[in-house]
Amino acid sequence: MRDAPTRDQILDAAEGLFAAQGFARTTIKQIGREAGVNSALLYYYFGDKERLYHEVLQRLMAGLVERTMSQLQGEGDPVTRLRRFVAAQAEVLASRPTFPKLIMRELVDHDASHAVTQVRQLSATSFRRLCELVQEGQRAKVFRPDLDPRFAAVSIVAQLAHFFMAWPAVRVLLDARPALPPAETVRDFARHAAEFALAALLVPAGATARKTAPRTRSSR
Amino acid sequence: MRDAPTRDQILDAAEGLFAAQGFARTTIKQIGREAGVNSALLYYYFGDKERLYHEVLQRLMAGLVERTMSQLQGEGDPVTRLRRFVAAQAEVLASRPTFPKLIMRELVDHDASHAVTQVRQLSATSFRRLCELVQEGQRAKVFRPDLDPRFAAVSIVAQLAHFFMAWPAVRVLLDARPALPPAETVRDFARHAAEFALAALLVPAGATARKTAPRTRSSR
DNA sequence: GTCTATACGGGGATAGAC
DNA sequence: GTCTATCCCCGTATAGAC
Repeated sequence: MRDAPTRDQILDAAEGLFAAQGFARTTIKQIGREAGVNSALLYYYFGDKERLYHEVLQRLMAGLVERTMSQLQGEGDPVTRLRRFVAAQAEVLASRPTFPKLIMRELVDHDASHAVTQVRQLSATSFRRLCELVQEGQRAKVFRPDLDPRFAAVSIVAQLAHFFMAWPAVRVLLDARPALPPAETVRDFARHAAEFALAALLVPAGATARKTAPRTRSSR
Repeated sequence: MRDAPTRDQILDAAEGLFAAQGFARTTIKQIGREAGVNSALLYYYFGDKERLYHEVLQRLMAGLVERTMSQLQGEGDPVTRLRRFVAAQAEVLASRPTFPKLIMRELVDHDASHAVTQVRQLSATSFRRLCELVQEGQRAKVFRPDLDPRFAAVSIVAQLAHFFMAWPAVRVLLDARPALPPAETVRDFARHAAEFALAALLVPAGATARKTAPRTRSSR
Protein backbone atom coordinates (compact mmCIF):
# COMPACT_ATOMS: atom_id res chain seq x y z
CA MET A 1 0.00 0.00 0.00
CA ARG A 2 2.81 2.33 0.88
CA ASP A 3 5.11 0.94 -1.76
CA ALA A 4 3.31 2.92 -4.43
CA PRO A 5 5.66 4.80 -6.70
CA THR A 6 6.67 8.14 -5.23
CA ARG A 7 4.97 9.98 -8.03
CA ASP A 8 1.58 8.52 -7.19
CA GLN A 9 2.01 9.12 -3.50
CA ILE A 10 2.54 12.76 -4.27
CA LEU A 11 -0.45 12.87 -6.59
CA ASP A 12 -2.68 11.30 -3.96
CA ALA A 13 -1.59 13.62 -1.20
CA ALA A 14 -1.89 16.63 -3.46
CA GLU A 15 -5.40 15.64 -4.52
CA GLY A 16 -6.56 15.45 -0.95
CA LEU A 17 -5.00 18.73 0.08
CA PHE A 18 -6.06 20.67 -2.99
CA ALA A 19 -9.59 19.45 -2.48
CA ALA A 20 -9.63 20.33 1.19
CA GLN A 21 -7.84 23.67 1.08
CA GLY A 22 -7.61 24.83 -2.51
CA PHE A 23 -4.60 25.58 -4.63
CA ALA A 24 -3.36 28.75 -3.00
CA ARG A 25 -3.57 27.62 0.61
CA THR A 26 -1.89 24.32 0.00
CA THR A 27 1.87 24.46 0.31
CA ILE A 28 4.50 22.32 -1.35
CA LYS A 29 5.93 21.39 2.01
CA GLN A 30 2.52 20.29 3.26
CA ILE A 31 2.09 17.98 0.31
CA GLY A 32 5.53 16.52 0.83
CA ARG A 33 4.84 15.89 4.49
CA GLU A 34 1.45 14.33 3.77
CA ALA A 35 2.91 12.12 1.06
CA GLY A 36 5.82 11.10 3.25
CA VAL A 37 8.42 12.32 0.78
CA ASN A 38 10.83 15.19 0.60
CA SER A 39 9.23 18.37 -0.70
CA ALA A 40 12.07 18.96 -3.16
CA LEU A 41 10.98 15.85 -4.99
CA LEU A 42 7.83 17.58 -6.15
CA TYR A 43 10.00 19.72 -8.37
CA TYR A 44 11.89 16.73 -9.64
CA TYR A 45 8.66 15.03 -10.69
CA PHE A 46 6.41 17.88 -11.70
CA GLY A 47 8.48 20.97 -12.37
CA ASP A 48 6.35 23.32 -10.34
CA LYS A 49 3.22 23.58 -8.24
CA GLU A 50 1.00 24.60 -11.12
CA ARG A 51 1.86 21.57 -13.21
CA LEU A 52 1.39 19.28 -10.23
CA TYR A 53 -2.10 20.66 -9.79
CA HIS A 54 -2.76 20.25 -13.48
CA GLU A 55 -1.81 16.59 -13.37
CA VAL A 56 -3.97 15.96 -10.32
CA LEU A 57 -6.93 17.36 -12.18
CA GLN A 58 -6.13 15.48 -15.37
CA ARG A 59 -6.03 12.19 -13.55
CA LEU A 60 -9.24 12.90 -11.70
CA MET A 61 -11.22 14.07 -14.71
CA ALA A 62 -9.93 11.31 -16.92
CA GLY A 63 -11.25 8.75 -14.45
CA LEU A 64 -14.54 10.58 -14.22
CA VAL A 65 -15.01 10.74 -17.98
CA GLU A 66 -14.19 7.10 -18.34
CA ARG A 67 -16.58 6.01 -15.63
CA THR A 68 -19.55 8.04 -16.73
CA MET A 69 -19.02 6.95 -20.32
CA SER A 70 -18.88 3.27 -19.49
CA GLN A 71 -21.99 3.57 -17.35
CA LEU A 72 -23.97 5.33 -20.03
CA GLN A 73 -23.74 2.38 -22.35
CA GLY A 74 -26.34 -0.33 -22.49
CA GLU A 75 -29.78 -0.72 -23.94
CA GLY A 76 -33.27 -0.16 -22.70
CA ASP A 77 -36.03 2.37 -23.06
CA PRO A 78 -35.32 6.03 -22.29
CA VAL A 79 -36.97 5.79 -18.88
CA THR A 80 -34.79 3.05 -17.46
CA ARG A 81 -31.70 4.50 -19.09
CA LEU A 82 -32.35 7.83 -17.45
CA ARG A 83 -32.71 6.12 -14.10
CA ARG A 84 -29.39 4.39 -14.69
CA PHE A 85 -27.73 7.66 -15.65
CA VAL A 86 -28.78 9.43 -12.47
CA ALA A 87 -27.75 6.47 -10.34
CA ALA A 88 -24.34 6.44 -12.02
CA GLN A 89 -23.90 10.15 -11.45
CA ALA A 90 -24.63 9.73 -7.76
CA GLU A 91 -22.26 6.84 -7.51
CA VAL A 92 -19.41 8.70 -9.19
CA LEU A 93 -19.84 11.85 -7.15
CA ALA A 94 -20.09 9.92 -3.91
CA SER A 95 -17.25 7.53 -4.68
CA ARG A 96 -14.60 9.94 -3.59
CA PRO A 97 -15.18 12.98 -1.40
CA THR A 98 -12.51 14.89 -3.28
CA PHE A 99 -14.43 14.75 -6.55
CA PRO A 100 -17.08 17.37 -6.01
CA LYS A 101 -14.81 19.71 -4.10
CA LEU A 102 -11.99 19.64 -6.61
CA ILE A 103 -14.32 20.14 -9.53
CA MET A 104 -16.05 23.01 -7.82
CA ARG A 105 -12.74 24.63 -6.94
CA GLU A 106 -11.50 24.31 -10.46
CA LEU A 107 -14.72 25.80 -11.74
CA VAL A 108 -14.48 28.85 -9.57
CA ASP A 109 -10.73 29.28 -9.35
CA HIS A 110 -9.74 28.80 -12.95
CA ASP A 111 -13.00 28.69 -14.89
CA ALA A 112 -12.25 25.06 -15.60
CA SER A 113 -9.23 26.07 -17.66
CA HIS A 114 -7.22 23.14 -16.35
CA ALA A 115 -9.97 20.77 -17.38
CA VAL A 116 -11.21 22.20 -20.67
CA THR A 117 -10.16 19.12 -22.55
CA GLN A 118 -12.06 16.81 -20.28
CA VAL A 119 -15.09 19.05 -20.08
CA ARG A 120 -15.23 19.10 -23.85
CA GLN A 121 -14.88 15.36 -23.82
CA LEU A 122 -17.73 15.07 -21.34
CA SER A 123 -19.76 17.40 -23.51
CA ALA A 124 -19.06 15.33 -26.59
CA THR A 125 -19.92 12.06 -24.91
CA SER A 126 -21.93 11.88 -21.71
CA PHE A 127 -23.82 15.12 -22.02
CA ARG A 128 -24.50 14.61 -25.70
CA ARG A 129 -25.73 11.13 -24.99
CA LEU A 130 -28.03 12.46 -22.31
CA CYS A 131 -29.45 14.97 -24.77
CA GLU A 132 -29.96 12.25 -27.32
CA LEU A 133 -31.72 10.17 -24.72
CA VAL A 134 -34.16 12.98 -24.13
CA GLN A 135 -34.72 13.50 -27.85
CA GLU A 136 -35.24 9.82 -28.36
CA GLY A 137 -37.91 9.84 -25.70
CA GLN A 138 -39.52 12.81 -27.39
CA ARG A 139 -39.59 11.09 -30.76
CA ALA A 140 -41.19 8.08 -29.13
CA LYS A 141 -43.87 10.40 -27.72
CA VAL A 142 -42.95 9.33 -24.23
CA PHE A 143 -41.34 12.64 -23.23
CA ARG A 144 -42.89 16.07 -23.66
CA PRO A 145 -42.02 17.63 -27.00
CA ASP A 146 -41.88 21.20 -25.72
CA LEU A 147 -38.72 20.85 -23.63
CA ASP A 148 -35.35 21.95 -24.97
CA PRO A 149 -33.26 18.77 -24.69
CA ARG A 150 -30.10 20.60 -23.67
CA PHE A 151 -31.81 22.64 -20.99
CA ALA A 152 -33.50 19.49 -19.78
CA ALA A 153 -30.14 17.76 -19.59
CA VAL A 154 -28.74 20.61 -17.52
CA SER A 155 -31.70 20.40 -15.17
CA ILE A 156 -31.25 16.67 -14.77
CA VAL A 157 -27.56 16.92 -13.99
CA ALA A 158 -27.99 19.98 -11.80
CA GLN A 159 -29.92 18.24 -9.06
CA LEU A 160 -27.21 15.87 -7.89
CA ALA A 161 -24.39 18.24 -8.81
CA HIS A 162 -25.84 20.94 -6.62
CA PHE A 163 -26.67 18.48 -3.88
CA PHE A 164 -23.00 17.53 -3.60
CA MET A 165 -21.30 20.81 -4.38
CA ALA A 166 -23.49 22.94 -2.17
CA TRP A 167 -23.69 20.36 0.60
CA PRO A 168 -22.48 22.79 3.30
CA ALA A 169 -25.59 24.84 2.57
CA VAL A 170 -27.89 21.96 1.63
CA ARG A 171 -27.19 20.18 4.87
CA VAL A 172 -28.42 23.20 6.80
CA LEU A 173 -31.59 23.24 4.74
CA LEU A 174 -32.13 19.54 5.39
CA ASP A 175 -31.22 19.73 9.07
CA ALA A 176 -28.34 17.32 8.56
CA ARG A 177 -25.24 17.40 10.70
CA PRO A 178 -22.43 15.52 8.97
CA ALA A 179 -19.78 17.35 6.96
CA LEU A 180 -20.12 14.84 4.16
CA PRO A 181 -23.41 13.62 2.71
CA PRO A 182 -24.19 10.23 4.32
CA ALA A 183 -24.62 7.29 1.97
CA GLU A 184 -28.25 6.85 2.91
CA THR A 185 -29.16 10.45 2.17
CA VAL A 186 -27.32 10.24 -1.13
CA ARG A 187 -29.28 7.16 -2.07
CA ASP A 188 -32.59 8.72 -1.14
CA PHE A 189 -31.90 11.96 -2.92
CA ALA A 190 -30.62 10.20 -6.03
CA ARG A 191 -33.84 8.22 -6.21
CA HIS A 192 -35.82 11.38 -5.76
CA ALA A 193 -33.80 13.20 -8.45
CA ALA A 194 -34.48 10.47 -10.98
CA GLU A 195 -38.21 10.45 -10.27
CA PHE A 196 -38.38 14.23 -10.25
CA ALA A 197 -36.72 14.38 -13.65
CA LEU A 198 -38.91 11.66 -15.05
CA ALA A 199 -42.06 13.33 -13.81
CA ALA A 200 -40.91 16.50 -15.53
CA LEU A 201 -40.14 14.68 -18.77
CA LEU A 202 -42.97 12.24 -19.17
CA VAL A 203 -46.02 13.21 -21.15
CA PRO A 204 -48.99 13.52 -18.79
CA ALA A 205 -50.94 10.29 -18.69
CA GLY A 206 -54.22 11.29 -20.28
CA ALA A 207 -52.84 13.93 -22.60
CA THR A 208 -51.93 12.14 -25.80
CA ALA A 209 -51.58 8.42 -25.35
CA ARG A 210 -54.61 7.05 -27.14
CA LYS A 211 -53.53 3.50 -26.66
CA THR A 212 -54.29 3.25 -22.97
CA ALA A 213 -58.07 3.32 -23.05
CA PRO A 214 -58.81 7.01 -22.76
CA ARG A 215 -61.28 6.62 -19.95
CA THR A 216 -64.78 5.39 -20.47
CA ARG A 217 -66.71 7.68 -22.71
CA SER A 218 -69.63 9.17 -20.87
CA SER A 219 -71.67 8.76 -24.04
CA ARG A 220 -73.13 5.38 -23.75
CA MET B 1 -19.97 57.86 -7.11
CA ARG B 2 -16.39 58.15 -6.02
CA ASP B 3 -17.21 60.21 -2.99
CA ALA B 4 -18.49 57.14 -1.22
CA PRO B 5 -17.10 56.73 2.24
CA THR B 6 -13.71 55.08 2.21
CA ARG B 7 -15.06 52.10 4.05
CA ASP B 8 -17.55 51.29 1.32
CA GLN B 9 -15.00 51.82 -1.41
CA ILE B 10 -12.85 49.19 0.23
CA LEU B 11 -15.79 46.83 0.64
CA ASP B 12 -16.74 47.20 -3.02
CA ALA B 13 -13.22 46.62 -4.29
CA ALA B 14 -12.75 43.66 -1.97
CA GLU B 15 -16.00 42.08 -3.08
CA GLY B 16 -14.97 42.18 -6.70
CA LEU B 17 -11.49 40.86 -6.11
CA PHE B 18 -12.51 38.13 -3.70
CA ALA B 19 -15.12 36.98 -6.18
CA ALA B 20 -12.70 37.00 -9.09
CA GLN B 21 -9.64 35.53 -7.42
CA GLY B 22 -10.63 34.09 -4.10
CA PHE B 23 -9.47 34.94 -0.61
CA ALA B 24 -5.94 33.62 -0.69
CA ARG B 25 -4.89 35.04 -4.02
CA THR B 26 -6.25 38.49 -3.31
CA THR B 27 -3.76 40.76 -1.56
CA ILE B 28 -4.36 43.69 0.70
CA LYS B 29 -2.36 45.95 -1.57
CA GLN B 30 -4.42 44.92 -4.57
CA ILE B 31 -7.61 45.84 -2.77
CA GLY B 32 -6.16 49.17 -1.73
CA ARG B 33 -5.06 49.96 -5.27
CA GLU B 34 -8.42 48.94 -6.72
CA ALA B 35 -10.29 50.99 -4.15
CA GLY B 36 -8.01 53.98 -4.66
CA VAL B 37 -6.99 54.14 -1.02
CA ASN B 38 -3.87 53.36 0.95
CA SER B 39 -3.55 49.69 1.84
CA ALA B 40 -2.78 50.49 5.45
CA LEU B 41 -6.28 51.86 5.79
CA LEU B 42 -7.71 48.38 5.47
CA TYR B 43 -6.26 47.62 8.87
CA TYR B 44 -7.61 50.83 10.29
CA TYR B 45 -11.13 49.97 9.18
CA PHE B 46 -11.27 46.21 9.43
CA GLY B 47 -8.49 44.97 11.66
CA ASP B 48 -7.29 42.24 9.35
CA LYS B 49 -7.92 40.54 6.05
CA GLU B 50 -10.11 37.82 7.49
CA ARG B 51 -12.52 40.26 9.07
CA LEU B 52 -12.66 42.31 5.89
CA TYR B 53 -13.69 39.18 4.02
CA HIS B 54 -16.23 38.40 6.66
CA GLU B 55 -17.84 41.81 6.32
CA VAL B 56 -17.93 41.56 2.55
CA LEU B 57 -19.82 38.33 2.84
CA GLN B 58 -22.14 39.63 5.52
CA ARG B 59 -23.16 42.58 3.40
CA LEU B 60 -23.67 40.42 0.34
CA MET B 61 -25.70 37.72 2.03
CA ALA B 62 -27.79 40.20 3.97
CA GLY B 63 -28.85 41.82 0.71
CA LEU B 64 -29.57 38.45 -0.79
CA VAL B 65 -31.70 37.27 2.09
CA GLU B 66 -33.63 40.50 2.08
CA ARG B 67 -34.31 40.41 -1.64
CA THR B 68 -35.41 36.80 -1.86
CA MET B 69 -37.61 37.25 1.17
CA SER B 70 -39.34 40.31 -0.17
CA GLN B 71 -39.93 38.59 -3.49
CA LEU B 72 -41.40 35.51 -1.90
CA GLN B 73 -44.24 37.45 -0.44
CA GLY B 74 -47.54 37.91 -2.20
CA GLU B 75 -50.57 35.83 -2.82
CA GLY B 76 -51.67 33.49 -5.57
CA ASP B 77 -51.99 29.79 -6.19
CA PRO B 78 -48.93 27.57 -5.72
CA VAL B 79 -48.29 27.43 -9.45
CA THR B 80 -47.91 31.13 -10.04
CA ARG B 81 -46.02 31.60 -6.80
CA LEU B 82 -43.54 28.97 -7.84
CA ARG B 83 -43.04 30.72 -11.15
CA ARG B 84 -42.43 33.95 -9.29
CA PHE B 85 -39.95 32.28 -6.99
CA VAL B 86 -37.85 30.91 -9.83
CA ALA B 87 -37.92 34.22 -11.66
CA ALA B 88 -36.79 35.99 -8.50
CA GLN B 89 -33.97 33.52 -8.00
CA ALA B 90 -32.74 34.14 -11.53
CA GLU B 91 -32.96 37.87 -11.09
CA VAL B 92 -31.02 37.84 -7.84
CA LEU B 93 -28.27 35.56 -9.13
CA ALA B 94 -27.91 37.54 -12.34
CA SER B 95 -28.10 40.95 -10.72
CA ARG B 96 -24.47 40.97 -9.75
CA PRO B 97 -21.83 38.67 -11.25
CA THR B 98 -20.04 38.48 -7.91
CA PHE B 99 -22.99 36.80 -6.23
CA PRO B 100 -22.69 33.26 -7.51
CA LYS B 101 -18.91 33.23 -7.43
CA LEU B 102 -18.58 34.53 -3.90
CA ILE B 103 -21.20 32.17 -2.58
CA MET B 104 -19.58 29.23 -4.29
CA ARG B 105 -16.17 30.20 -2.97
CA GLU B 106 -17.49 30.53 0.52
CA LEU B 107 -19.16 27.15 0.20
CA VAL B 108 -16.00 25.39 -0.82
CA ASP B 109 -13.35 27.42 1.00
CA HIS B 110 -14.90 27.66 4.41
CA ASP B 111 -17.89 25.37 4.29
CA ALA B 112 -20.00 28.49 4.50
CA SER B 113 -18.69 29.15 7.99
CA HIS B 114 -18.61 32.90 7.36
CA ALA B 115 -22.21 32.82 6.23
CA VAL B 116 -23.80 30.33 8.61
CA THR B 117 -26.04 32.94 10.10
CA GLN B 118 -27.40 34.00 6.75
CA VAL B 119 -27.71 30.46 5.47
CA ARG B 120 -29.74 29.59 8.52
CA GLN B 121 -31.81 32.66 7.95
CA LEU B 122 -32.37 31.64 4.35
CA SER B 123 -33.26 28.19 5.55
CA ALA B 124 -35.70 29.55 8.07
CA THR B 125 -37.39 31.86 5.59
CA SER B 126 -37.04 31.38 1.85
CA PHE B 127 -36.36 27.68 1.81
CA ARG B 128 -38.98 26.95 4.41
CA ARG B 129 -41.47 28.98 2.51
CA LEU B 130 -40.65 27.10 -0.64
CA CYS B 131 -41.24 23.82 1.16
CA GLU B 132 -44.53 25.09 2.47
CA LEU B 133 -45.50 26.13 -1.01
CA VAL B 134 -44.95 22.58 -2.20
CA GLN B 135 -46.89 21.12 0.71
CA GLU B 136 -49.72 23.52 0.12
CA GLY B 137 -49.91 22.40 -3.50
CA GLN B 138 -49.95 18.82 -2.32
CA ARG B 139 -52.79 19.42 0.10
CA ALA B 140 -54.73 21.09 -2.70
CA LYS B 141 -54.21 17.94 -4.77
CA VAL B 142 -52.48 20.02 -7.42
CA PHE B 143 -48.98 18.65 -6.75
CA ARG B 144 -48.01 15.00 -6.52
CA PRO B 145 -48.32 13.67 -2.99
CA ASP B 146 -45.38 11.27 -3.26
CA LEU B 147 -42.62 13.88 -3.41
CA ASP B 148 -40.62 14.84 -0.35
CA PRO B 149 -41.16 18.60 -0.12
CA ARG B 150 -37.64 19.33 1.02
CA PHE B 151 -36.02 17.24 -1.67
CA ALA B 152 -38.31 18.87 -4.18
CA ALA B 153 -37.27 22.30 -2.94
CA VAL B 154 -33.61 21.37 -3.37
CA SER B 155 -34.28 20.18 -6.91
CA ILE B 156 -36.10 23.39 -7.75
CA VAL B 157 -33.33 25.61 -6.43
CA ALA B 158 -30.58 23.44 -7.88
CA GLN B 159 -31.37 24.14 -11.50
CA LEU B 160 -30.60 27.84 -11.53
CA ALA B 161 -27.95 27.56 -8.85
CA HIS B 162 -26.03 25.03 -10.87
CA PHE B 163 -26.60 26.97 -14.06
CA PHE B 164 -24.84 29.99 -12.59
CA MET B 165 -22.23 28.36 -10.41
CA ALA B 166 -21.09 25.82 -12.96
CA TRP B 167 -21.36 28.22 -15.86
CA PRO B 168 -17.76 27.66 -17.02
CA ALA B 169 -18.72 24.05 -17.62
CA VAL B 170 -22.34 24.64 -18.59
CA ARG B 171 -21.34 27.08 -21.28
CA VAL B 172 -19.22 24.41 -22.90
CA LEU B 173 -22.15 22.02 -22.85
CA LEU B 174 -24.41 24.64 -24.39
CA ASP B 175 -21.84 25.80 -26.95
CA ALA B 176 -21.85 29.29 -25.51
CA ARG B 177 -18.84 31.55 -25.65
CA PRO B 178 -19.20 34.35 -23.14
CA ALA B 179 -17.54 34.19 -19.76
CA LEU B 180 -20.74 35.33 -18.08
CA PRO B 181 -24.22 33.98 -18.82
CA PRO B 182 -25.91 36.40 -21.23
CA ALA B 183 -29.18 37.94 -20.09
CA GLU B 184 -31.13 36.24 -22.84
CA THR B 185 -29.86 32.78 -21.97
CA VAL B 186 -30.60 33.42 -18.32
CA ARG B 187 -34.14 34.40 -19.18
CA ASP B 188 -34.69 31.35 -21.36
CA PHE B 189 -33.21 28.95 -18.87
CA ALA B 190 -35.14 30.47 -15.99
CA ARG B 191 -38.37 29.99 -17.89
CA HIS B 192 -37.38 26.43 -18.66
CA ALA B 193 -36.48 25.75 -15.04
CA ALA B 194 -39.86 26.93 -13.82
CA GLU B 195 -41.73 24.81 -16.34
CA PHE B 196 -39.51 21.82 -15.68
CA ALA B 197 -40.17 22.03 -11.97
CA LEU B 198 -43.89 22.50 -12.48
CA ALA B 199 -44.10 19.55 -14.81
CA ALA B 200 -42.39 17.48 -12.14
CA LEU B 201 -44.70 18.68 -9.42
CA LEU B 202 -48.12 18.72 -11.01
CA VAL B 203 -50.25 15.65 -10.83
CA PRO B 204 -50.69 14.14 -14.29
CA ALA B 205 -53.68 15.61 -16.06
CA GLY B 206 -55.99 12.60 -16.29
CA ALA B 207 -54.95 11.02 -13.02
CA THR B 208 -57.10 12.64 -10.37
CA ALA B 209 -57.84 16.32 -10.79
CA ARG B 210 -61.05 16.60 -12.72
CA LYS B 211 -60.98 20.34 -12.72
CA THR B 212 -58.76 22.67 -14.72
CA ALA B 213 -55.39 20.95 -14.55
CA PRO B 214 -53.58 24.16 -15.46
CA ARG B 215 -50.74 23.08 -17.69
CA THR B 216 -49.69 25.65 -20.24
CA ARG B 217 -50.59 28.83 -18.55
CA SER B 218 -47.96 30.78 -20.47
CA SER B 219 -50.09 33.88 -20.52
CA ARG B 220 -47.34 36.18 -19.33
C1' DG C 1 -7.99 59.52 8.92
C1' DT C 2 -4.30 59.04 5.87
C1' DC C 3 0.39 58.17 4.63
C1' DT C 4 5.49 56.05 4.67
C1' DA C 5 8.56 52.81 6.08
C1' DT C 6 9.61 48.54 7.67
C1' DA C 7 9.60 44.28 10.50
C1' DC C 8 8.46 39.54 10.05
C1' DG C 9 7.28 35.17 8.38
C1' DG C 10 6.33 31.89 5.03
C1' DG C 11 6.18 29.76 0.63
C1' DG C 12 8.11 28.62 -4.08
C1' DA C 13 11.98 27.31 -6.15
C1' DT C 14 17.12 25.99 -6.95
C1' DA C 15 21.94 24.19 -6.13
C1' DG C 16 24.40 20.62 -5.36
C1' DA C 17 25.92 16.58 -2.24
C1' DC C 18 25.02 11.73 -1.84
C1' DG D 1 16.20 9.53 -7.15
C1' DT D 2 16.54 11.44 -2.73
C1' DC D 3 18.02 14.79 0.69
C1' DT D 4 19.91 19.36 2.95
C1' DA D 5 20.47 23.95 2.86
C1' DT D 6 19.36 28.18 1.31
C1' DC D 7 17.93 32.19 -1.64
C1' DC D 8 14.56 35.44 -2.61
C1' DC D 9 10.29 37.33 -3.23
C1' DC D 10 6.00 38.85 -1.56
C1' DG D 11 2.21 39.34 1.52
C1' DT D 12 0.44 40.49 6.25
C1' DA D 13 0.66 43.44 9.68
C1' DT D 14 2.54 47.30 12.74
C1' DA D 15 4.79 51.74 14.22
C1' DG D 16 4.55 56.13 14.07
C1' DA D 17 4.70 60.76 11.48
C1' DC D 18 1.47 64.13 9.65
